[in-house]
Amino acid sequence: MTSAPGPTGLRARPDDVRSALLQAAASLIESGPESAVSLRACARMAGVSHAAPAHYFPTRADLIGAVLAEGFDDLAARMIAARDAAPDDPFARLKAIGMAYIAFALSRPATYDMMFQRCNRDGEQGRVMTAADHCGGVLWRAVAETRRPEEVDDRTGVNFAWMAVHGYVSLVINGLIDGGPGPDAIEVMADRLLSLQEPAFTGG
Amino acid sequence: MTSAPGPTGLRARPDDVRSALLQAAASLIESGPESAVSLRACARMAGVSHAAPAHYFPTRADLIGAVLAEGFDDLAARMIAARDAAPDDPFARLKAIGMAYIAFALSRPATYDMMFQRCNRDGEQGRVMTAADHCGGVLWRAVAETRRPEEVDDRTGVNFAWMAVHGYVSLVINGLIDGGPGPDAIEVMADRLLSLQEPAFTGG
DNA sequence: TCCATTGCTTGACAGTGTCAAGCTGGATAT
DNA sequence: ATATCCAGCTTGACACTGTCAAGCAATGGA
Repeated sequence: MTSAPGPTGLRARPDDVRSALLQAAASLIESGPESAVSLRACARMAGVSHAAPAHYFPTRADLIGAVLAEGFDDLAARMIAARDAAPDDPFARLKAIGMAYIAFALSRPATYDMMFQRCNRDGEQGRVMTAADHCGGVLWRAVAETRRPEEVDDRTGVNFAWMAVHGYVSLVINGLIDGGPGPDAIEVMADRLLSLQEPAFTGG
Repeated sequence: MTSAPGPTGLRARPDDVRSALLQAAASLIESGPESAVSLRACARMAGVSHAAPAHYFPTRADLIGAVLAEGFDDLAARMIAARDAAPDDPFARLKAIGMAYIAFALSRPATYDMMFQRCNRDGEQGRVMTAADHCGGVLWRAVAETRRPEEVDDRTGVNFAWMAVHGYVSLVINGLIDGGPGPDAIEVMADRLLSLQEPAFTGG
């Protein structure tokens, strides 16, 4: 009778259309103004009718939210990979996470910008925030393992570290600051800025 | 004959409509999703027809750009006032500027968010970037007056200071981090985070 | 074989930015 | 004083958007 189709529902079959829509949205986000990321443009790019997206994403915010949630998942994966590849030193691991964070943001600047805006986090019933919290958790654990001055508790440490990487890439992406002359200036500057934070994450 | 009306043009007379549109846009930005900030909604709020805004702002980006440019002007004014009211110590002045910066962002969070997005900086033929550069200049001068460790040149110092205040308020505004429990937690945390930067802006 | 459901289509609606006209009243020129 | 002009606003239209409603088509189970 009712024989509920199960909560897995939409993801039961290959769902080429769904991933095509996600890919189209991700591509449009990086290749033009945000206003160009329309459900209809994604549908055209995926080769389906203008109302097809509604079967996978009830609203525009849901489609964009799905892309941003994947972005957070990707970001968390990169942070974890960098942490595990770093030397076995608390601050070295924290810094590696920060550099991976910055590299991700520079590789997908428009996506990164949208990920960190509350207005883009309505859709997907909280999945975006869950993925974002996962990133925060990776950072939190890395900070917790550092030896810090007494006045720097866990929360302060996390805020200090996160505001640095986010503030830097955000300002760079949006053209407010730069790393100076030279091809690798942005990365070199990032390395220097994170090193300046070292006193807050070491015993002395 | 030709008797050009002069480049002052639009601002010659009181121009109630123009300022009404600006006020409507500023209000809509803070009171709802960005998509609700439409030229037609501003026109309705200002009591004019849907095409009236075009006489003052050729495109939607120009109207929003005008609001954001005013935001940068306001921000610069607050930074300067805080600097001049601070004790006569280089780092104390820099920190006062930072706290004023954070207070501005928290007072107009949605406007602040839009100010720092490249996509909102197309209109007003560069006036937004000019106003933003003015803010950067205030910060730059304050940083230049500090005595720093040798490896912290002016650019690095500006980036270090700006990424902190921008990163912190941006993450707070968008709900990624918080200051902990308590009513003034956000300000208290801000004070603590800026204090952690002190070693980079003092001789030792 | 029949039926139900899933996946998609077509069609419609209100809302949007922007362009093209037309109207209007106050200043200017003669 | 009268004619003219034009800035400032209006109405109207167009293509585009998100979203809803209805309908078709094929795949699965009974």
